[in-house]
Amino acid sequence: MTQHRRASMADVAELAGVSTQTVSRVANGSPRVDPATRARVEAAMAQAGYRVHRAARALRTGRTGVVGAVVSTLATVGNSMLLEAVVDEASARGYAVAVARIGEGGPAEAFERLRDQGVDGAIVVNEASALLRHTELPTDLRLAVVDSPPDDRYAGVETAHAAGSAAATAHLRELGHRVIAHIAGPESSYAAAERERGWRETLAEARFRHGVLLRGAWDSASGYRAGLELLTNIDASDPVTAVVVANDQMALGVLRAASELGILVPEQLSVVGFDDVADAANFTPALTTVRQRFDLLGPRAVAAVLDGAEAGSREVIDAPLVVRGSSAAPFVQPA
Amino acid sequence: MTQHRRASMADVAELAGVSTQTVSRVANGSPRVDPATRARVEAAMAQAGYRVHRAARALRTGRTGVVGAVVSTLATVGNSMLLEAVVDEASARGYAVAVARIGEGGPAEAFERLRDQGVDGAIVVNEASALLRHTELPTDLRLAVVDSPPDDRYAGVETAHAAGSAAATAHLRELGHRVIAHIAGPESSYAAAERERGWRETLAEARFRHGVLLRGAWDSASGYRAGLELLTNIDASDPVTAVVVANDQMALGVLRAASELGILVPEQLSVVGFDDVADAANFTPALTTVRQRFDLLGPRAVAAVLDGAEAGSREVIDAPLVVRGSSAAPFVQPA
DNA sequence: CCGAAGCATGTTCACGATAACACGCTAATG
DNA sequence: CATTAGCGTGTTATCGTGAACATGCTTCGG
Repeated sequence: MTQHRRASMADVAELAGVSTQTVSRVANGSPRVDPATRARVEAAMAQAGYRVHRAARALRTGRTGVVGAVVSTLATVGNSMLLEAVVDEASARGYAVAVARIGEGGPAEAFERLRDQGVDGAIVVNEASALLRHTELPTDLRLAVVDSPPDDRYAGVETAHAAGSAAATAHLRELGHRVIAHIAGPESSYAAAERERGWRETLAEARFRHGVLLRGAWDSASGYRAGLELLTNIDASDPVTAVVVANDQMALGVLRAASELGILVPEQLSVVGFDDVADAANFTPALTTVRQRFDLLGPRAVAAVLDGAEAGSREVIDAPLVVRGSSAAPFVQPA
Repeated sequence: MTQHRRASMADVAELAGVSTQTVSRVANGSPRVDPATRARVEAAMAQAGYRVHRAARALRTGRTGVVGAVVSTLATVGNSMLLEAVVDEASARGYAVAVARIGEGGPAEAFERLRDQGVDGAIVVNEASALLRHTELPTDLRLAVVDSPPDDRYAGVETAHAAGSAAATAHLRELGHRVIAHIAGPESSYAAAERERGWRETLAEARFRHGVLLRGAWDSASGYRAGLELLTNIDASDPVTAVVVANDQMALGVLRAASELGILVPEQLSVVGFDDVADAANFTPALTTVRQRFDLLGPRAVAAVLDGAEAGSREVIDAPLVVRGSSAAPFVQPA
């Protein structure tokens, strides 16, 4: 081989005996190229090992072919799943995904980094959305936000949190539970608020008394703490027999708390989660939960950014209930 | 505001009354600039809202300021954690991270995408490494691979899998266990092979008989299946009392299997995992496990790529044992 | 007092791609 | 047959940056 200099259009053009512009047209699939010429150029490209120089193209066109993904953490399993789906969809469309994590500098700093990278648009992954309310957003950046309150600065894509949570609560009600608690996510989270709403409204609709409400931070440790609190302070005359937990990881903590207190699940306590992370089917017992369709959310979010969904638009993805072993009829029927 | 055209060096130069070259020098922190001039230029930059156009810089310098992260899946919690650490370190160094997932096209295709993006280097996240053996690697790309067998085509960074696994096995031996099984990861995985080796060698050293070896695929479902198989075929005369599981997610499945079979953990079965994912402390019971220091692995991998570690070099990160509730002395002492 | 050296700054150009426009040919139109 | 439209292709200019080299000033040694 010769020098390892990468082949440019000029090299290909010379090899094929055409102008660079024609090479460009072939590279970009323009229809205005004679099939014979196209074949010749393609052969030359292959021979030279040519690949488009994306920086050069970006300089000229102003578009980089990169979308940003803003994420607060990847320790929350849901975030990872969503990111994976986003990466897959973006790759399929020929886009790269640059990940920016929200650090101490807040979301503004993360956007700053992406802006600096020159991304064509950005997707904000759920949890981070709450931080946006008081953040000045880049106006020149196409933005899709997953699980955010309505905001006309960007396109929204979300799971039907309230409906999913309502279905979970109704499932418990239909099993015969009358005192149904809720362990919510952080107050700052839109998804958490919606899931709480679904629970609350379902209880109200059934004219049940208001259940106990506790709050965690999405992680299993906070679920464990909330579970201990919930289960050690049970009102003996009117005991909680079921709990709707705002995500699977907190539900994992609740299962541990119940186990440590000698409370059997589902015999003495039914537990329902939210997300249906891959591990949920293998909790002890297998977790009844509401499935988030990350495989749909990711592509929709990417589409919103790349196909230019209107700012202010919203798209809602259904969240089906998945019944497994952690929910059952209460052992002791209410009076 | 005026037009939304982004400010270029020329704009800043005019504003500050200097040449673009001087602006360039200021932007790149060259020492050859008069402090007064520098201040003037910086003021002009701020006023114009100037930011370096990375595509233009990349075109000129040949470096993009992007590193790739090659990953097979983000559903394995360890991968997500590692990716997070990589993103943090890269961001701190002013680099962006582009994620490429290995799809049907295999690793070659993922590299192709990154190469195409023009990344300055790439980090291959653990699990994917096994696929590399027979893959032609880009020679013009700096590469760091996490958890790969020695290979002089790239720099290696790895957890002390064998040592960690040996510590876990020794811990069980010291508790009094004599029949210690292992649920390994997939055969293709270097990390899995090393962890298996640590277990095997520790048994051999203690002159224990060879324990039962089963194999899973890292996910909790395969751990559950392996757990069922392990626990339903227990040799009554010489029962397994402990199992070293190659990662936490499979251990979760084992815990479920034990629970369903009415086998108490840790009273009748001790279980040790690997990774110490965030949730492990809240499994039922809390999982004894070996901690992977993703917070160290990530930065080392980034450093290997960006600071130019030699191909063929290896760096090993310690993996401490974290003892929790899933391991205890066997209830029935062996004869 | 001259030449060299050092320094801050400027000028020119190339990086690789594409947009805009120009060109010459062929085929259809009236 | 002249006019036009369309098509395939080439020419030129330009995107924003930084390397290389050039310039003019100051300082210093002998």
